[in-house]
Amino acid sequence: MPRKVDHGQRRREITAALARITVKGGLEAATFRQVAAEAGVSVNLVQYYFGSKDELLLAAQRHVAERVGRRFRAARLAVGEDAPPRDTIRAGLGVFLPRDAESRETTLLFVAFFVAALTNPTLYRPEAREVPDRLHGFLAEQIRRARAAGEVSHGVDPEREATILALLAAGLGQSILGGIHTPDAAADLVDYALARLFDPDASAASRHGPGLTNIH
Amino acid sequence: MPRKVDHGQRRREITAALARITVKGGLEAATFRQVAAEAGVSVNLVQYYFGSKDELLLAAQRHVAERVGRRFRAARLAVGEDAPPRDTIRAGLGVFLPRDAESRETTLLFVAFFVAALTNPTLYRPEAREVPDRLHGFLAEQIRRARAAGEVSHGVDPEREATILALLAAGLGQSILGGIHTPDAAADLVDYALARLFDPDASAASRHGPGLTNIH
DNA sequence: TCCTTTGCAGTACGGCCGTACTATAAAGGA
DNA sequence: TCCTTTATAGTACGGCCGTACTGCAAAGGA
Repeated sequence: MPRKVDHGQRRREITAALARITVKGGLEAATFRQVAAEAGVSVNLVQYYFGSKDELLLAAQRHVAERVGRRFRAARLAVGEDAPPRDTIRAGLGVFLPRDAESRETTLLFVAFFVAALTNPTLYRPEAREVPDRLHGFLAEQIRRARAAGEVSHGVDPEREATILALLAAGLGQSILGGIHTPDAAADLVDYALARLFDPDASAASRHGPGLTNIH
Repeated sequence: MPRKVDHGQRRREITAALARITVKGGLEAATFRQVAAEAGVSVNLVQYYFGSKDELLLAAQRHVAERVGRRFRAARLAVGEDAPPRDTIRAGLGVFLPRDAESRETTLLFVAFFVAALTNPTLYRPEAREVPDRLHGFLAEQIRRARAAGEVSHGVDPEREATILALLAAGLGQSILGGIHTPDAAADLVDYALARLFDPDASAASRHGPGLTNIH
């Protein structure tokens, strides 16, 4: 077996090129030719490593999910293994609020694939729901922990609160991309929502979290 | 001026055909040929009424915004001019939770255009933000009304609560399209969120709204 | 050393794309 | 009546698309 090349590495290079192309131009600009040019390889090489367009898109979809997962694990690690639920939730939600170019790229790809999956049966696969499911599960678990510790009222339903927070984070991510909210305004809203959840009887607007910018 | 035809009507027929094509196949399937075939006219006629692809897409974008606006006004009318804020909000949010084919189509087009606008400068226009802005303004106003009437705590911030509710509705709409939530589950979540807002000290899960299915 | 496999480039093909151009039937105005 | 304008179809063109096919340099195994 001569001239051994790390296939995983090559595939990652190509899906990364696809990501860059998609950021400027959308998924419909992610053609074999454009991606190959961006990656600095021939069109045939993309075909060689992915076979068909559908396979390329599926691989890119997985690539994005992995990137979100990695960012998520990094955020949990940064906040500490056994941080209080509120801080853990804050950190987890922050993953979906893009601040730098890399997270903007990840977020945009994520929503682009989500919307594409609505009309493209090839992209409509159970794995696509994995990220939202895991976020929801994570939030629900943290809220249950908080409730057990008496940090939130017994009236709150962890499942429903988790869904609301997950949709809030996803929506804020999209809003930031669309220029409707700044990352700071989005982080402020997350803090406000958490204040309403954890300090329901306080004047929610006046005291929320340690500050604006350390959600990242 | 012979053979007078209602241009507005023709344009509406064609943008409606574009909507149907987009539902099956996404915006990238909305080509002149496909749209013309769906509308039962020649390719040239589409060009005749819209000039270029960009103009066609812009017109379709406006068409969708108008449809959302019409649904919204109908919902407000259905609930009554001076209904209590909580019911008015419920009705307004229900506009974004698709139940039938027509509202699914509208919702899908709306998110498709939103995502497309993220990477297509032609579609990134101030009017695109009009629908979310109006929803936010509507919600903030209703919450202010409720606060003035003592129906919600003075601690709530109408602006931020409005943003959270708007993002919740938008996110739930997308979730329904993606098969993550059923319309009933989404309506239940809206009721839960409203219960938390209007009855913060009650056991929120156990009493929310008049029932599941009369958000539509 | 030589052969086989691997990694890659180049080219070609059929198809769809947006768009420009031409033709023409019909209908109101002169 | 005839002419001009309008609404429509048809066709043609250059370009990009995904994909299949051919060719070839290089490197490990025999």
